[in-house]
Amino acid sequence: MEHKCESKLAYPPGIKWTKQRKDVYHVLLGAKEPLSPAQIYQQIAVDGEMDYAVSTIYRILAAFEEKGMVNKSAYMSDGTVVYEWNKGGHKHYAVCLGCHKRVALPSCPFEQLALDIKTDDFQVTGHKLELYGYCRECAK
Amino acid sequence: MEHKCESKLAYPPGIKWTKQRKDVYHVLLGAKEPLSPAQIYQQIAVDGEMDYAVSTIYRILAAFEEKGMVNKSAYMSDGTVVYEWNKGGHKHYAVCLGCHKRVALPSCPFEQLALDIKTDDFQVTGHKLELYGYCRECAK
DNA sequence: TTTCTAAATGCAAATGCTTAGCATTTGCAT
DNA sequence: ATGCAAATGCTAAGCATTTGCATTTAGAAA
Repeated sequence: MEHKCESKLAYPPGIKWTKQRKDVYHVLLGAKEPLSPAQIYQQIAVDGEMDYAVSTIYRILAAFEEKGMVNKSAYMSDGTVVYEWNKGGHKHYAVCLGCHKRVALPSCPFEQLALDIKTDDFQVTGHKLELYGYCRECAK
Repeated sequence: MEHKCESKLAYPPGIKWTKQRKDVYHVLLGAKEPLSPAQIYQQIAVDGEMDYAVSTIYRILAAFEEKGMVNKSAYMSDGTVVYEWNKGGHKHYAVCLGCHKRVALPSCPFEQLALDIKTDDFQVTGHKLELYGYCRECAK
């Protein structure tokens, strides 16, 4: 997977860049939506040589999260835990209750909205939002 | 727990009202925030005689959910599955990154906002929102 | 480059949460 | 009060996730 650009890519500093960490990194970078540990594991297995311990994936994700490199979250609809590479901005998803497909929203509703919650009691630093309903096909 | 008002309380119809279902019902009614199966289990254990199988709690919650009596969801921050008695409206919570305390928001930001996402491709029937940041104490 | 050490990994067992099977009990309509 | 479908208790099974420990390895220092 990373074979083609191995030598050119500059990895984020601060941690040891092992073969397995590079793979997880690339899978997350190339992902179009947040992935679960199992999905990442599968992806790596498909892409090439499989010599990974599942626990390693979990430990790598935990390490990435602690460094702030990835965002961890869970889909509220089913509780699935997923990770997404932190590219600065953030995304929201609409989850179809019929086929469970996930569609990324083009923009965050809060960007053009002065989120004036009572900031006396609570200092807001971020938010997570998930819409649910039915996609075109499932709406029938 | 329900001893004081047992005879006066009218339970929602449609299902068998066993002793354990009444207990779960009352715990959920009295809860100020969504509870996990484990929390409900503990609550009942504390409140009185403990003669419940954990699996029963899960089955009761599944039954309640199927009847639309409770709302099931998972906290996006950690994936904890929780249930809340369906009182019609819905709530959102702010989660403190310091002490993990959850504070209910006074209102839903979307209520005064025409949520005009591209409804061509996706028919929105609901949403989940979670804010996170720091509560007064943890903001220090 | 070679050496060295803390950190990362593999492996397997352990843990925690949730579900499933089956015999027994119980709400509730008759 | 009686009977049956539904609910429960108990136990074991199924998962995803975590942990302990011996071994390997990235990356700094020599």
